[in-house]
Amino acid sequence: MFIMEYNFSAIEAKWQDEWRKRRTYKTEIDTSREKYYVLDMFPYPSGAGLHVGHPLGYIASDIVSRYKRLKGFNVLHPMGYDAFGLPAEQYAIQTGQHPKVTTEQNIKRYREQLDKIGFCFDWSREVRTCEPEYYKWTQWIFIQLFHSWYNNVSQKAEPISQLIATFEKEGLQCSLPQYLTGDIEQEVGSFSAEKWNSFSEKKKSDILLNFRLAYLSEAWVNWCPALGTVLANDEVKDGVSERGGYPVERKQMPQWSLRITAYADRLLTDLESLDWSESIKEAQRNWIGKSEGTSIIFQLDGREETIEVFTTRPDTIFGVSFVTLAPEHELVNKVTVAEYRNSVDEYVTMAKNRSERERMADVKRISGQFTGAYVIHPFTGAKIPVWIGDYVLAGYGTGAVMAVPAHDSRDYGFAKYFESQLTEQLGRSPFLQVIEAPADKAHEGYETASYDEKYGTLINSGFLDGKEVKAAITAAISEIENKKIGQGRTNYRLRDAAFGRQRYWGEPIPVYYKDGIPQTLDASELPLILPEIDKYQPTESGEPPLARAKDWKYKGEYEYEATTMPGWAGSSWYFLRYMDAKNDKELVSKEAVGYWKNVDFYLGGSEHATGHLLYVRFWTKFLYDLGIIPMNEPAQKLINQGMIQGVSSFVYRINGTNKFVSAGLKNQYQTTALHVDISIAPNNELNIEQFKVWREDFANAEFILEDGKYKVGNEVEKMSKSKFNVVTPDDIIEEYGADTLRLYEMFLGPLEQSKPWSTQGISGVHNFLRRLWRLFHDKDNNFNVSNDEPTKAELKTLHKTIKKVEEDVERFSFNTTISNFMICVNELTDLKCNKRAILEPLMIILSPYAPHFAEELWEQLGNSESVTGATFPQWKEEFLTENEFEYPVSINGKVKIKIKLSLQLSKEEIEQAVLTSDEVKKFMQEAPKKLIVVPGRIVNIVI
RNA sequence: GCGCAUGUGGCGUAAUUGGUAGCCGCGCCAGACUUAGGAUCUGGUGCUUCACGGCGUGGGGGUUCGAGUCCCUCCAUGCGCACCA
Repeated sequence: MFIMEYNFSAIEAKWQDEWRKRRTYKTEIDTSREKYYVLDMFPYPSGAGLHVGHPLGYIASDIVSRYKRLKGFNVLHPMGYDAFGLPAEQYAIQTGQHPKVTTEQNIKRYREQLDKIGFCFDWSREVRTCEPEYYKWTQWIFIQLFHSWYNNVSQKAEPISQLIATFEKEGLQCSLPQYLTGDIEQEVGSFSAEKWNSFSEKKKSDILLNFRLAYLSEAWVNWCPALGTVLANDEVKDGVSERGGYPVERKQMPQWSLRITAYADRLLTDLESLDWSESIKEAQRNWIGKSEGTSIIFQLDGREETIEVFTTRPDTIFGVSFVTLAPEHELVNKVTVAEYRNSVDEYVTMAKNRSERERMADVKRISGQFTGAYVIHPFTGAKIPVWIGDYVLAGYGTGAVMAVPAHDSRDYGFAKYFESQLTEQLGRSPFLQVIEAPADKAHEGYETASYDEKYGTLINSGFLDGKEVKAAITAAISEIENKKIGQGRTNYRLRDAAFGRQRYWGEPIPVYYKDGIPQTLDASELPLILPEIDKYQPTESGEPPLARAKDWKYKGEYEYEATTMPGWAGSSWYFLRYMDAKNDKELVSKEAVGYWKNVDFYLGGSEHATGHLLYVRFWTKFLYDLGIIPMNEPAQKLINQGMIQGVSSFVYRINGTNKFVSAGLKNQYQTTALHVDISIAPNNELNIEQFKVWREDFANAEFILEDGKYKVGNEVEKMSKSKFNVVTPDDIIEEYGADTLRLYEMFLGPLEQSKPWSTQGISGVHNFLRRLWRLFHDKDNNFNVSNDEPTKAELKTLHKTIKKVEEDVERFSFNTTISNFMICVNELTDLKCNKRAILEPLMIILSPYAPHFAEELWEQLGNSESVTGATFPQWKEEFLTENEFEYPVSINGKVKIKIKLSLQLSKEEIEQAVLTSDEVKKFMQEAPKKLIVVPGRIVNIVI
């Protein structure tokens, strides 16, 4: 009769229940122990639930948490939900169901799935961003941002009241560096203290918005009149809305933003100290995009106005052949001469209506328009034409460039396209060479390409002639500064983050308007509750959904801000809230944050490299500046787990028919590949009966088979419902149990590597647990563990395993840990070991990986307290030391012979023993040229 | 185009500091027990050769007594960014 030896479903249900009852994973501050904070990236509870890819990271972090606990650390390992967001709202628009309801359902499903895997989360600290108790503090942070500005001298955020006090006493002098916050002061302009004091409240507010870290300004957006809403760049395709195909135009409208650019330099330099993967750091560096250069002012010929450009190559100033303005540049209108007015207007309209995305997708198409205006070259006095081109970005630098076609490939392309016009305007070729390339960097010539490299000697360049590029850059900047026609400066690619969304399902921005001036709520008035509305869509007049809220006014009088915060608001500080999740006085108490500090081990997907991970660093630094928290980075150690992809199955329909051809024969027909649910194609063989009932239109399908079977095709893709390739953890747990799932996901390979899901091999892992179970039990599954003294061999196996497992988990190499456990069990099985002295410590070190399994056997061993409270055993050198070693002896690097020798022998003794060995003598006619001996490793004879 | 990462058996992978390439698992082959089972156990399994041997870590080159590991170069795949002046 079949005996259920290892009954995983009973064991797992039992222990999940026990852990809940005993509150095994509840965590409190304990200053007598060192803390360790393990955090998973905030999950968004989607309607699709968890698939096998999601738990990969959670399992790894759970192992680390449990391991650190056994090592005596006080471990914080919380979980919660990033619960505001678009999918729930889209669903609400379609069904009219409140997003809160669907969100709650999704969370419930997530929680059930998570619980089944046996994680050690402290659920008493759960947070949900959509709950007022949580978003109260998100709003509170926004208010702090609003009332702060970034002081570039102290390099930190400071209360705006200090800036106001300074304005009242001294006004604003643009040249004074203490007011420099990016380029803000340039736009604001200088004013005296008297002037400031005479300004209207509105004017003062407008000026201060230029300094606040949360501010309202006019920003360029994709506006879709037909849908009455702003669209994100990824919602626009080919200049029309993705949904509905309505035209989209670029429009300037008021928009809340966060001044993350103020922190650009700190976000960049502080990356150095973080233990994050190089690729994530590099992605952040690129995203921040620091570039050092200089501004140069060009005087318009015969006009008052000047054009300021930004360049990183002031050394090429003598090669300037034209100046290009972005179509949105504010000077376009002013500089255009009457003759060109129509063409310029036409061009600007065309360029503005192209979305950013369209522009990016279409970089090869060159377009531009001459304005009719000229500027004077600051050094040669030559007349240089002014053009408009959409290859120049309005939002970067000054929105204007000095074009050097010979040494910049973008300018080159533009000049090549407009070569004849430019030649006429300049009275010379636009490709004026000013750098001579060194011999090893030789350049094919200006017929085909520009020479962009920063190496070579300056020519045709007046005072720069003969200088090397690097020296020329320095010399050019100082001369430009001398002549007061520009200034060295640093630019960042990073833009301020748009913070307002024309959406319902997000945190209300705690702002109301009084006489057109934005005011924040008082902290005591928080939270500003998200009001109920009748429809989750914009109003007829195009206002955001919140404008539908009835009687929703501050003090019944003033309009609230109608946009809500973006998805990333709540996730930018959640790691702090877990430390003190129920605190209704502060976002986190000083005591809690002082103890838990920042995350020691942060795990999540690399898709958050430049979004979440930049914002959470930004908010952390801001809260640090305010003295609210004692650390200025959120997470010291970050690991990005790889993605688990799905393996999709395809059937091939012959075009124009309802006939399907097996994968091996599909090339003989014109076919269309269709996804088919992987559950009805086990082992790549289609179950035709199930297929016919799967979808109505397949009911009468016909099939062309190969070898009597219908074979489906495969492709590795993202795991997703729409691709019918989803495998859920529930399926695996049902068949093998959670402990097998945990071990298997870790066994698949290095955590950081992406891999397609395959259950090939899961039986090996499951079998390992069963073999281990059998060490504890006799043939009839009766518990049978002896108290005999362990042998040397048994102790060696145990201690070797403890050592390896500890080393591997410390470097987050979980796959090798599992194979070490397997080796251990193989050896103990060979030794027929059923001794407590071996098996008991083994359960402790296994418990992070297979917690239910270890807990059950731990109990059977007679322990009444949970294994989670045990102490990780210390391996002892004495059990590991070997007396002998079988030396591989190589002749000229190839291993030929093996000689067993004592490890006590000295180098000379080994040498002697090898040379006198008969086996070695067989290979040698004469004395060796050289003999290399590495004690305990290898012997190499060179003949 | 730029940046980052990765290339090892039929497959997933392993190899602290340069020191026996292929641990562990899957799959496959053979056998045992049994009497149909997708169970368990034992042995084998990089390629090639009857064998001795030879060849093998994406390709080519180099450093070294010795290279999967270090250096140069090329190729492939994946991811990210992309007119950022």
